[in-house]
Amino acid sequence: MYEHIELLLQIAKKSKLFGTIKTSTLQIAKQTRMSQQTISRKLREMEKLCLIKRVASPNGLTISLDDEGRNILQKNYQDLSKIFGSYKKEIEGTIKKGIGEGAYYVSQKNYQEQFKKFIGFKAYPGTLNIMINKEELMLLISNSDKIIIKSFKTKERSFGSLTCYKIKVNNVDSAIVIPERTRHDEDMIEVIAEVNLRNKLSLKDEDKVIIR
Amino acid sequence: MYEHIELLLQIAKKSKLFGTIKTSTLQIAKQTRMSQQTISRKLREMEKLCLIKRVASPNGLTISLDDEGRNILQKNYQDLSKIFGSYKKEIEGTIKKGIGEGAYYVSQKNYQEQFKKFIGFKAYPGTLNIMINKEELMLLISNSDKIIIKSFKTKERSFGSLTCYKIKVNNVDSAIVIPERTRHDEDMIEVIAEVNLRNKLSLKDEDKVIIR
DNA sequence: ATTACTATGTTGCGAGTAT
DNA sequence: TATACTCGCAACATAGTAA
Repeated sequence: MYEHIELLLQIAKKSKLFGTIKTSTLQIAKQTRMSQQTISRKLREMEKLCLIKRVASPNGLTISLDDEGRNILQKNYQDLSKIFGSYKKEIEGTIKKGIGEGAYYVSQKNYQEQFKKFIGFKAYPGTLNIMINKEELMLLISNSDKIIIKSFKTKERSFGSLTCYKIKVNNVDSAIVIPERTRHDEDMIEVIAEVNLRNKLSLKDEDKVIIR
Repeated sequence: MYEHIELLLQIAKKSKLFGTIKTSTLQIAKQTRMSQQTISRKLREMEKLCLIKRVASPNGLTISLDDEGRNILQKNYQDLSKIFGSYKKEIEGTIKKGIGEGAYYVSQKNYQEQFKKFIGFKAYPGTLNIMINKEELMLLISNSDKIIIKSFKTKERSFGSLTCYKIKVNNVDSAIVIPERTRHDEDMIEVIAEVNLRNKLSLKDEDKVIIR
């Protein structure tokens, strides 16, 4: 049942569950890094299992999801919803003293341009360190889009990629910034915003904030 | 990446994402219909890929999800959320004349007991036929639990299984009833409720109702 | 251009068994 | 009881081609 999920997801995305797609086995093969032959065989298998409807001709394929395919995706979605769906809408965090190093990284021009493009603002040159419960945070951001800020090099040194999530800290638009090689077991996050969050929100160390 | 989703989901369910489970390869094998050897091998592969953390000993296994495993599940959840998440909160339907046959089936004692147990009410002996857009309905119920009413036999004949979904028709608790062998391409649903919906809601044929 | 068959190479599965 | 190794067999993936 699970061996067809990858293709099924791809078809579901493109067909928006009920539409039909005009494509070819070669085209799908390129996107999935499987061979044209494999895609051909798999699609025929999936047709036999009523996962998809399929019309093949010498000049292309027309495919759409069939009932059973939709059922499997739905089942999968419900399973995952039960696992992730109990997330909280907001969590509490505690302001901690930072080591001040974040400002140097954040103010890099390349990072700043990517922040503007992908997050929506250029960041005040400095990060706010907030201690949170890692599990709570994980559930909170499980519904959010992961934003990848790409690595780059300057003449002096190289800067790693960052993973970001848009959040709100006491209702101010901000973003969590997770450097590439971070200590994963730590309950601390670094947060950037367009403004100086400490000043704007009048925060002192050990103050509590609401995230989301 | 997708070849480990099945086991990953199972572990995620039991560990609630962050807990640890005390189990054994044989126990998992029984639940998944794979062999003990296969489970052992797969879990070791998954450990190597940082999907799970694993401690094996002569008297059992202790496993929990690792970061990469949670990432994969989260990614999968987000993909499916994008597909199913745009569902509407309510859809419109049109009352249609029924052929009156539903009453006979619905009033079967065995069905009624299962309705009471799994849906929460005994059904008024009759069904309300509502014409809907099948695609809209599909998206609407994609978040709802599927309720299976089991088949049974009487001295006279056998009655097939039913698939039900709890809904609200103009805010009255009801349930969609889909017989086992139904014409899947039809845009008509049969709805049961504790009360006579036609009377309670003063409905005539071609009236519009709001579902959910 | 396509789809999809055939042949061949590779990976995966699980019964038996060791620890 | 456990976990996990070996190894024969089956299932899967793909290159080459036919249609």
